[in-house]
Amino acid sequence: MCATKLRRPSTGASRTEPAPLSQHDRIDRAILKQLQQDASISNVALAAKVKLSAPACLRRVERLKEMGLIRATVALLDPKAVGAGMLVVIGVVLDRSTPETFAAFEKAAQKVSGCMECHVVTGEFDYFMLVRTRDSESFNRLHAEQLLYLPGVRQIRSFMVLKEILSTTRFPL
Amino acid sequence: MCATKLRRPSTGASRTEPAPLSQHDRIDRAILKQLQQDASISNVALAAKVKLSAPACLRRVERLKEMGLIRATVALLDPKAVGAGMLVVIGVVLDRSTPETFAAFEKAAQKVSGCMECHVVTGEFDYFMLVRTRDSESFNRLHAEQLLYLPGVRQIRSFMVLKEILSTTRFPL
DNA sequence: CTTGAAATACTACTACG
DNA sequence: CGTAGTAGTATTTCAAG
Repeated sequence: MCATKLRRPSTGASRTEPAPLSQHDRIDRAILKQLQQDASISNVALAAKVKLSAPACLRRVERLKEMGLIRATVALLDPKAVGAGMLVVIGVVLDRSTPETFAAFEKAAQKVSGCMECHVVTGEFDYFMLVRTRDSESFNRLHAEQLLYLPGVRQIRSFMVLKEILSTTRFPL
Repeated sequence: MCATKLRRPSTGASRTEPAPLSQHDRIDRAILKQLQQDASISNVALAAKVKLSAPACLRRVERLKEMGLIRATVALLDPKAVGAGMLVVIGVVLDRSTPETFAAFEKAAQKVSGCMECHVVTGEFDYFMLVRTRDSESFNRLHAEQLLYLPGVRQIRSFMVLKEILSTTRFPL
């Protein structure tokens, strides 16, 4: 249960960073590729896919977790089914660009219900947020009750998503 | 292995849609909440958490999958560790607003390497894309080699993400 | 340092009450 | 929905490359 083994990287690894990436074998990449697509697969089936024995495969998966390469394995739900069928992209401009202003906004933004993403960006906006709500009515409520009360906001522009063309959690490997 | 049971909804369900949502019990919500956070939990542990016997819990989970409420369970990887540490929000304006123009763009956009999200939006942009790359250099390459060749594009504005404040796959339940 | 084979412990899954 | 039983899996131990 302890994490006292971390020999693998072979290339010297930084301390706090998850992993320098470097050259993961073809097998590790195959494992990640599979788990990114479907992590409900049993270990024996995964082992067969990557042509490895079950214990060896399990060890690699656990090492990938310890190394922080696999952050979590989660269930992805259907947005409509859980009352979050509407997606809105929100561009935010702050009043002033001081550390306090940014900190206050970020703290508050994380509490906005349905906020999936929030990022500091370059360009004409200070932040982009992605927020999920049930429908336009509930977004209006969110807009009036929460977004307009975010601290230090000069302008907030909402881009309602009409159609989701692509939405994935899989990185190219 | 067959999906011939779907009595639960009690409210008449539509055919093609995943689920009308309706009133899922406190237990189903607890299950979803947990699996959204960590789906690597064993069924017995999950059953204990929601105060149910293991078989009953498993039946619920499988029903939630059959109903399409749980779309998939996947591993979330560390972006930096897999060479996708940079995130860029991209606003796209098309030349003309014809069905063919939109279709061509959408088809091409899905093939952009590292494209995580692509959505049709209202407002001054036609699309918002979220693209992941290794660093600013590789983004420049992507920009020159792929983005500028997307069909029917009048303007494309890139907002580089300086800091990711929040990024989650969990919907509020 | 990693792998594979065998043994154990635990879990998923089925049938039934 | 719960209990009990079976089948299969995860996980450890250990020997070998």
